[in-house]
Amino acid sequence: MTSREQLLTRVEKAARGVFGHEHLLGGQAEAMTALLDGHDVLLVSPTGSGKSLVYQVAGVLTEGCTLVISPLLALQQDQVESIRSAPGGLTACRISSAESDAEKREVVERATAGEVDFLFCSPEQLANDEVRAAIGAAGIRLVAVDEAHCVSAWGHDFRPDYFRLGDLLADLADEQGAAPRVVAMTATAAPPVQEDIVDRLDLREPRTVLTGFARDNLALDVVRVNEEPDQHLTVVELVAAEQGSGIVYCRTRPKAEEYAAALAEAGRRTAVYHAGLSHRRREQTHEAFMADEVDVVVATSAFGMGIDKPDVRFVVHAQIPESPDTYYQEVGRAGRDGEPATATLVYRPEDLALGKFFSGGIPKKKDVHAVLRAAGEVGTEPKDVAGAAGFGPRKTGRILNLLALVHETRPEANEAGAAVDAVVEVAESHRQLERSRVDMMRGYAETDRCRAAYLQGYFGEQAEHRCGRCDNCRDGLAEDPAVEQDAAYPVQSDVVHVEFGPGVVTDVEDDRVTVLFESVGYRTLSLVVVEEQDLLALT
DNA sequence: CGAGACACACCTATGTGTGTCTCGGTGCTATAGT
Repeated sequence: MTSREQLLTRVEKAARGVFGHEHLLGGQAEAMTALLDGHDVLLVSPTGSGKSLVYQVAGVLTEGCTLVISPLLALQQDQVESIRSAPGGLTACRISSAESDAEKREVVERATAGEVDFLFCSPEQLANDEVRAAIGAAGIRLVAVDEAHCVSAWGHDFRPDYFRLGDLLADLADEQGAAPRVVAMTATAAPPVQEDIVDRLDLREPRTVLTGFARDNLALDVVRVNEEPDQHLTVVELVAAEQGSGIVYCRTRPKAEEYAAALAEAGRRTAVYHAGLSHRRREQTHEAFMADEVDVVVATSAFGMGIDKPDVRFVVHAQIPESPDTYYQEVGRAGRDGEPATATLVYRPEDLALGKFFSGGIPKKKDVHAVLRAAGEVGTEPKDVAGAAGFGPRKTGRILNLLALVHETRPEANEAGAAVDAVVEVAESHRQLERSRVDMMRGYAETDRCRAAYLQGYFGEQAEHRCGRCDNCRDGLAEDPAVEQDAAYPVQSDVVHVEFGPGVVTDVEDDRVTVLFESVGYRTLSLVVVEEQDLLALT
């Protein structure tokens, strides 16, 4: 028996004995054995494919305590309970602001005594020096980063401690300097996000395990409208025609309120969900939806992670989201039971403007200078710098993160003026990438191709057949994707463009090629033009 | 970036055109006040 087969036997035995799982799904065994074989792992796999089991089994087979980093307190609570109720009799605890100081102390003591198998916390808790030191002393040998795409999506300004997660984890190394193994898990990550996660978490000898982005039971539709009243009517009629449970996504809170009122008027049992409502009300809505007391939840993107209702039959986007990443995540909440479900986008081009607005501003050079000066006086603790510079914590944190990024990636820019210029450049290229994502979302809404194939292409995966379920397939517009053996620029190949510089091919069509450029994000190029003017070369 | 609210000018009665301003998503945590 080879060592790989031995590992496989061990993980299968643990999955069966400790968690009661008879069979491992695709990707699970591969991720587990890679971890036990000494690799850090990035696992990209749809929700419902059992990502939690990967860290659970690897954790059981690894000495010491396993630390799980998870962004939402509600999510942590669910996972703690699921481990506690598994047949293996394992111990799971968490450290968060919901626990009292005494409770936290007790958890830390038990963990240090080796009595805790799985410990959960948020990145913010780990950023607290005392908490991190206490957790480190408990002897962490494996870290699981759940919802790892947040490292990329939320890191830059919204939740700055996500951005520092790599450094915080490195701090958990034992006396011999051995850092814990890391497994990062997410359901959605396009190639640049995968790269970002590996970089930000500083994964060592990383193995990336991808299990495919296709969703075979989802029918993707787009309805184009031009006027606002028409959009309103379309959304209400679409929802009225659907059966069962569903979610309607809006971009703003007032819109969510407006549609919730209109749908209730039309006779559906409706509730509204966004971050402006009290925790209590949000919890009630979530519970009512799970219990089928409410049919339709009208929500902003706040109704997202942690929503795991198997029989959601439809998702309607009343407004187009800012990226295919977000869209895929949101439609992914439909049809988790494997039964047919629909995902309909009501597309009004004006709605794309919000995506551009949310792609964020560029910091002013004088503000970056001010933060740099303040940091020189009081050190790098964000709170202190904010005070000294006279800016809010959000703005200060964002600039500090950009400075840290510049420091890591462009060590040559160490003089103040050069560092400030580099910060502005980096911010501009982030914005370029986000705006190019908006363009890719527009592309999805306006394409004649199979929509499932388009999304798969965006995630760097070449579809072999059209889905046959989306509106373009049903209407006969979409053709089978040409799997071109001799394509001039194959998917995943490295290229360099005369103007945009280096990039990677993410999608190939008959007459066009989409490239993800390091400097400007996604660009779809006409092959005719590319060839005529000799713009693109394989490297 | 763009939609919608609002004030104001027009010039003698109601509404139309122009300009300015504001607003827009995601959650942790610590802390103040019931």
